[in-house]
Amino acid sequence: MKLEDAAETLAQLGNSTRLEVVRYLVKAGPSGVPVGSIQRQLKIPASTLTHHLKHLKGVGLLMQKREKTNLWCSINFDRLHEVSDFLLEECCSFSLRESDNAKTERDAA
Amino acid sequence: MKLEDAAETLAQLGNSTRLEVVRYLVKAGPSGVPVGSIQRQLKIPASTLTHHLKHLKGVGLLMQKREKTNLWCSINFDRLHEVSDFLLEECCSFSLRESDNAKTERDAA
DNA sequence: CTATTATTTCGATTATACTAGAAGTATTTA
DNA sequence: TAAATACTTCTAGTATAATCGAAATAATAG
Repeated sequence: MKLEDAAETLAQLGNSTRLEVVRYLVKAGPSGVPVGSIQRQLKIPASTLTHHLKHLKGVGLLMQKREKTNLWCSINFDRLHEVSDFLLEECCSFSLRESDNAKTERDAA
Repeated sequence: MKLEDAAETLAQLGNSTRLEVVRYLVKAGPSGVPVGSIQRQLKIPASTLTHHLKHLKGVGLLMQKREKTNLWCSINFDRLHEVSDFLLEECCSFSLRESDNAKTERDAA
């Protein structure tokens, strides 16, 4: 996953309303829930919700499929994994050794 | 970790410049690097960098300690773990069963 | 065709974020 | 004390985001 994409995805997760939606969709599991259910359960105004869903879809975190009048929303678990993996990789792999930095700084000074 | 805090932390990670800084600090390891090194290596204007470091510090992702004129920055690995753990928990625990939603929707209709 | 339900678009307000130059502070070295 | 280095604050322009009511569209049911 490219840094730019990770940043964009993290930015979309970095909003309380959207993160609540994501949490709700995760709980809902792979089959998902209709937009209206999210709206009623989380008490988010319809237009606001549409706005946020568009964002989540934009970074590939949300999948949608229409069934009659309902639009079912589900989380793209793979995508969510990719992002947390990105963070974990960042976390666990430090490669510049201390001595390198210390040396660089001493040289610069 | 509370949802609000996770959202705020994710939001701070959701900026390319800051995420680059975080990646750089992770690579640097626990001993960290001075502000100036980040600035020169990533070619970020000083004032812009200060601004972003303040954000990272604000959500506890960044730790700083002064040594002479240099301000050494290091990543709070625990915090970074907390966030990715939050996402992973979201990922792997779905509890509402499909039938529940389907039923709810049918009833509502 | 009409009414109903589900969701989106429009439009406007308000707030917050990103960026970076210039000037300032603080510490150290000569 | 003067000059240099390291970093921060100030300021300000520009951009992007969050919010939501009202009106519009879409699909189905009666």
